[in-house]
Amino acid sequence: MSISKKLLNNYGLRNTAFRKKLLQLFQNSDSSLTVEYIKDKIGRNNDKVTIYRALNTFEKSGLIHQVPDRNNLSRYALCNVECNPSNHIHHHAHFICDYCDNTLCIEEIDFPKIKKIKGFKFKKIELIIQGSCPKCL
Amino acid sequence: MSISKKLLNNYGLRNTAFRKKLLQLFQNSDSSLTVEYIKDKIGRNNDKVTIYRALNTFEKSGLIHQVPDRNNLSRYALCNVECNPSNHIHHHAHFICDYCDNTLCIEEIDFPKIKKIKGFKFKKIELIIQGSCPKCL
DNA sequence: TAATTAACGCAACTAAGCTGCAAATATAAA
DNA sequence: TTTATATTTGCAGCTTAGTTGCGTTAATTA
Repeated sequence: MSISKKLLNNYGLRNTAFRKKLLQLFQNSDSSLTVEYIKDKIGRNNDKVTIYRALNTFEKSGLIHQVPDRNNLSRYALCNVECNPSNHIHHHAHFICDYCDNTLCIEEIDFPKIKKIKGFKFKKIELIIQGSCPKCL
Repeated sequence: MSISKKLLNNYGLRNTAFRKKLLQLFQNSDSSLTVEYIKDKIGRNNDKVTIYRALNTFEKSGLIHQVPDRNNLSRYALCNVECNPSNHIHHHAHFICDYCDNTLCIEEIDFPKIKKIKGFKFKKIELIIQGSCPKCL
């Protein structure tokens, strides 16, 4: 059984050809993916609706997470193994390159401890850093 | 001379009726504004293009800054007084309420000190917190 | 293998935000 | 104060990300 099939099974997702291809795209990449990139790689004969629906399903089940890019478009990246539908929390920073627009998860940064504020309840904390990446420096 | 006119002058912006109205909207609000809200308040007879252009101009000059909301739409909020076109940096967290979608700047949080990472250059750091606000708790 | 349930693919739609251009308005110069 | 210049505004129409509905196809369950 392939890794991607096992993963899909673990997350209670049906093992379709399309989803396997999509998941492998993520596994073969070290940065987050745009829908444009996915369209290109997966073949233009696949419908964009299918892509959007698969991404949403993956996200809900905790397989991937969404990252905003510089222009507020969506990018997606694989989650750490610990995520699932009810606990879908990322304590890493996201870095967006101003030049190549590449977006990646940075695990090296100590995620800040945020003190509580009276009257608020914090559920999700995102740290987004913009600048230039090693390739564009 | 009104405060808003003075502000526009300070930022080298022409003092039009529309911009004064828009700026006052920001000054009379303690949270960030959506384009929808602005459309409503400013009167439907004002064109959306004018709104978008004014917001972009304000942002470039350092009067306001853009905050992403939960659905990756744009919201805008007044900057601290220190911002200008060449130095447009916000070291405060943005809070987004999951229930009422309201988005506000939280100055109370100590902005995390991010250590440098070799090969990267950091220019802008955003801290976005989601959860529930005092009204919705 | 048949029945059930979920995913796919297509077409058409929605909504945010942008572009080009002509008319109106604000500022600078005379 | 009037005129000339530069900027903004408003309109129409466009682009593009993302969604909805629905009939068909494929994956799982019995």
